[in-house]
Amino acid sequence: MNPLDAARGLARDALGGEICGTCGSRVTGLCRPLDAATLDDVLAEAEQLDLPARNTLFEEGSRAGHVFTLIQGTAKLTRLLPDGRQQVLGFRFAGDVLGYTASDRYPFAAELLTSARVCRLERRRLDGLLRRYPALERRFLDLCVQELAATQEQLVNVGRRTAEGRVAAFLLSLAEAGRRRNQADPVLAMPMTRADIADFLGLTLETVSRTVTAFRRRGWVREPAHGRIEILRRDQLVELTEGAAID
Amino acid sequence: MNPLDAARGLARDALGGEICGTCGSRVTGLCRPLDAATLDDVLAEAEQLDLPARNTLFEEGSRAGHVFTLIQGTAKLTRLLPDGRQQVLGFRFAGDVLGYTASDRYPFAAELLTSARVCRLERRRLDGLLRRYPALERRFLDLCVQELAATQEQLVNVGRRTAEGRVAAFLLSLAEAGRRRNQADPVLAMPMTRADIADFLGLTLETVSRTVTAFRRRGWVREPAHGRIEILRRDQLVELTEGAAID
DNA sequence: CGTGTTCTTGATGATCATCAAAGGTGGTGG
DNA sequence: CCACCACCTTTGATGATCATCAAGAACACG
Repeated sequence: MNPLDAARGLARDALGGEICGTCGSRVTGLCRPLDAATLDDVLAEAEQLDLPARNTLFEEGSRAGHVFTLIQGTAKLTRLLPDGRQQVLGFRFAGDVLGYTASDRYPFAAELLTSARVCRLERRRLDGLLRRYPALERRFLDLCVQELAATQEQLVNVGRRTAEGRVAAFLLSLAEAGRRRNQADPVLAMPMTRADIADFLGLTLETVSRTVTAFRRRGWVREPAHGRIEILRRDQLVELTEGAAID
Repeated sequence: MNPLDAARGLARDALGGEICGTCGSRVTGLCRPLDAATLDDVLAEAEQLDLPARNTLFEEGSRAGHVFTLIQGTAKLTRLLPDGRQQVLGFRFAGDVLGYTASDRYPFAAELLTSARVCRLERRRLDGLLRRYPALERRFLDLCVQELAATQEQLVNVGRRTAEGRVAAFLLSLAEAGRRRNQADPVLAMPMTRADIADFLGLTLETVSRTVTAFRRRGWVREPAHGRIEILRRDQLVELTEGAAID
């Protein structure tokens, strides 16, 4: 393999997430449906960064100068409330795209929960690429529609379920996110704190703590280490999300 | 004015919402940023319908065959829950676009709350238009980003606010929606039932009823007729949305 | 005018927030 | 290597908020 191809391969991984080992197709990220020529063009404009945990990719309300793709690590998206607390809008994992906005300001902040590797693309350059490659715009539209669906799902979760139902749904979505990343390991990474989860689910951190403790006592989950959890009784969690509801 | 121009004018209103009387620019709808030639091409593909209240524009999970623009009237977007109840994802008003999806199925249902006039465009034809006019795709992306922001706002509302805060935020958003449609009238149309509002806010209809009654008793709102409401003390409602929070 | 739907109001209780304090964990620096 | 510190987590006690159950009132419609 010549050096240029090697560099391209690396850069492709950077922007587009990992390549599926068996099928060779891109499974996540920004450029999944692009052909190779377009891809190289896009990648030439991007840069790669390694960042420590708690670093913030962008602040709410700051100028939207970059679009990011998470290559490794986990991030949370948050909005500040007038009283200083925060609402967590969602969590993002390897392969997810962050920070694309129609407006020129980020409507929420993105903070890393773990150390991470990200691919960063200047918004100005992206706009040029969008003009040249309409398929890329279609890709953003798809991503946006997907995010919209996820947010609506979360609205149902927060609006209509009990505390146990919400936590159950959250754990199941963690597992689902792992599956999309081809994680075979049944024990999931859960780098977010109880407070993060609480701010995501519209609960207090005490209620979250009590709830996962209850799940553990019932033998539904297991926590082999800090920041790691394994679902043992998926059926029971699913039942909670289907049955237990407010009204 | 020749008949063709008259028809075009009507059709433009149909798909694009009303033209702003003073500035002449399109203020809502699908085609706001399109030039006239593109617009005529799009409109040639669309048709217009008058529908009674309680009619459903599309069902959750059915084939996504059409995209709609509301010309007159109000609709609610809903998702069914496993136990038969519903979550209202949002309300839509004149000028709003409904039913655009990346997938081939509608992820939620749209039901009219009032009799309405809608403009309907076949999805198949839309895809052709999208290929011919990339600007149109950009327009959908903007719409999607806007919807995403609104849904996130609602997530904050449902996740972090008390019952009074949620109802206050809802009333303020109603007023805001009216303002965007250039409604000068201070008394707002509120065609949704208490149950609809409750399903939107993650409350019960009794709590909604008690809350707006409380607002009325305090002189913060007025209900001159069924389905009509006027905000008298905007400041008080704003205060509720800023202050009163769970945690 | 009668009937079904929507709205209001009351009484009661469950869920979950709040306040409080103690036990863990990881990281840092002496 | 250990001690200390900051932060996270757990657990308990108490009470406020809001769901639930119930019944009557107002309204819309045919």
